[in-house]
Amino acid sequence: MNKLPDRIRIKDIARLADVSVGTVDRVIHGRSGVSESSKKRVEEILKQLDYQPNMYASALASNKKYTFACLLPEHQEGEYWTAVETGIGEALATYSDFNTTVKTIYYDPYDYQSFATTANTIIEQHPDGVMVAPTIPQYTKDFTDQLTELDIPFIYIDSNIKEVPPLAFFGQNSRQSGYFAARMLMLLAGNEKEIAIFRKIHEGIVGSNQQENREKGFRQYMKEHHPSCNILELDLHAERNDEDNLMLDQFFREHPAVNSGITFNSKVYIVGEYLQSRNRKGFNLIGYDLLERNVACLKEGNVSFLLAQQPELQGFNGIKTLCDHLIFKKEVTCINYMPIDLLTVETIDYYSNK
Amino acid sequence: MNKLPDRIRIKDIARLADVSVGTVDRVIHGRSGVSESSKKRVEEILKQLDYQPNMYASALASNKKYTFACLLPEHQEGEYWTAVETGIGEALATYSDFNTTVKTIYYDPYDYQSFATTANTIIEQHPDGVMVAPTIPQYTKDFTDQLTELDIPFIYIDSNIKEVPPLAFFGQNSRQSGYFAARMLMLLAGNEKEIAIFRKIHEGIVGSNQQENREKGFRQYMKEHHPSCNILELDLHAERNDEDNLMLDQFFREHPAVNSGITFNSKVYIVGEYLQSRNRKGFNLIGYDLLERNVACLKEGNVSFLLAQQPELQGFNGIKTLCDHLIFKKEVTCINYMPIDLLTVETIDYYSNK
DNA sequence: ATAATCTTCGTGTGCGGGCACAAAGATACA
DNA sequence: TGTATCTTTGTGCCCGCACACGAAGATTAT
Repeated sequence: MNKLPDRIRIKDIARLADVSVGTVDRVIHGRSGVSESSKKRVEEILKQLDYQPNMYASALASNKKYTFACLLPEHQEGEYWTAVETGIGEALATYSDFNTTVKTIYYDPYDYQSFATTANTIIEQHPDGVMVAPTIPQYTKDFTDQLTELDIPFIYIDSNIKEVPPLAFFGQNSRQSGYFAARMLMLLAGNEKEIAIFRKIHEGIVGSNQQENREKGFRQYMKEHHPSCNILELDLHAERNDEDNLMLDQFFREHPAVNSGITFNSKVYIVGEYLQSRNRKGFNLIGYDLLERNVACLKEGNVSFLLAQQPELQGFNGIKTLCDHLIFKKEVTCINYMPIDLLTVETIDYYSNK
Repeated sequence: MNKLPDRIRIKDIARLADVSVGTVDRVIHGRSGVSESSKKRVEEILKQLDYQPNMYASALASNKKYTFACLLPEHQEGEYWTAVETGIGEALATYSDFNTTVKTIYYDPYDYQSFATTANTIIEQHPDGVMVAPTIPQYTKDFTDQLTELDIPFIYIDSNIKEVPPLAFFGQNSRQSGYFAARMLMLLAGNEKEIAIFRKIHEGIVGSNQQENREKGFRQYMKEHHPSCNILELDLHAERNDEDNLMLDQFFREHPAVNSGITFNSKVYIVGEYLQSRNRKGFNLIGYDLLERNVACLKEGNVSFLLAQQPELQGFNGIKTLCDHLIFKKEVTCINYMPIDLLTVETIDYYSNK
């Protein structure tokens, strides 16, 4: 009796089924040209021994190339999307031995034409998989319909879209995250009767349904738990610093009692740096995402909490999921909510995580 | 002119350096038998093209086997360490194509002899790498000294030990996590003048320096920010339910004003379930780790916050680091603090993360 | 000059699996 | 009965790399 090795190989299956490795290979890949009897015998042994192919050997032998396309909003260095790109880069490094390449293209999040044009560029390239950040849901359907037509799997990150189901989605439950943000803000605010919402507006467009959903969740919590609390609003531009600061000056002049506020985007540093510049201490401020400037505000004490959503992991997992699906033929889960992480000055230094 | 492929192979290097693949191989692995001139030429091209070997092909060809040993405290199903084991299992699945196997052995965390005996078993097996949870630092030095002697790399998870530096450490900064816990508890407690610490004691031994360090950090925060707040203590047994409940009854009879409390271990469900059974609402309770019973308490509202430390990731990364070091010859970072995660009833459902 | 030894280098084989091709057996048709 | 066609199966090469073996050249000893 000769024992089986730790790891079952095709060769072992072949020997046990009394066929050649070629036949086992055909059964595994569901190719034709195998008699019913052989097929049955091989399948039985495969199942019985729970054969798991060596993915690395498999990728090596097949020698296929995979190209993925990413469609992200244009952005400056250091903004939120940079973190997503970091994750994409890590995935690229992790999976480059499998002959994968990633091309990232950018669209103007405030311009429909731009989205359509870049989406078309991707379609023309016929990638094997696509990852897209559909910040404006209405824009996306045309694109994903075409991808479905062409049988190209696609991933959503950041925002999910109900109509066209993707291979997978990675992002936060924005509504719930806003709901949670409200609880945490009110924990700081106690029984203050006025709080502020700072928005970011670009040419009259909000530019992201994330923001809108977070605000919805926030307002729901307030309605349920603090119905008498007055919610003030201020729309900032996030472009010229001095302009925003003047608006903030005016806002605080008009509302001297307000002592707590929140932004539903990653621009909380605008308010945080304003507070710093006006030397106003003790304001309870919450915002999203770990931009360097936000983190600086957190450490200076001008921001109380930052909510994070692991953008690096979103980017990484998006590419990973395409690999799992296309290369490793694994089952993938469709809806993947990212954790809603709360960071404070006490915990921020330990959150270089991955 | 023939172009280079996307991914540089040994063959490409050989062609450019006008030598055979054997020579390139010798240079890469630092083996002898290469003339100075050839070596120099090859090294130059390697550096210039930033050659990265295909790790999968490499592992496939070398055909080495690796065995890792894990030393964990004995525990019941569903306790904290089960999550670490889950992570180890995931790592095992991820790296099994590299001919890796993991053996886990358990010691009694309250018995020195048990630790020494199981540690010896591991030494005798001569594993290629070791991962150990040194819950009682004093016990560990002998073991790690031997490992160092035998040139076997080892990982600490959960607790770090200063004296014998490991290949890597994965765990939380316990002190800081206690410090943070104090801030969050006092955010809930407002200006209450009494709070409670619930400890777990087994035969007079605390059994984990994690707990002690968390308490130190907690007390530091209290000293700095709430010096007048009275900190009460109660030692529970975590063995017979009724006994603990009676002690809690007595405690709350003696201290009717106390309305906030914390445990520095994963047994917060003892207090949470007690509160539930006595139908006492509104008590501010904080604890550690996402045991099922703890999560149930969080959802019922008997626990306000749970602090988490991603035990699955600790287990996973421990094994991953051994692979990175031994198989992939990558540089690894020694100190890896896990994030200090705060979970509430609003966020717990989105924290099935990884 | 020839043999012995050492240095330096190229080639071949195998790791596990994918895939092309050819061989062998089975069936149909002339 | 021989030949063409189809079905079923086995073999061999390749992927990128590690490593053993042996060949060729250089050096030393006799």
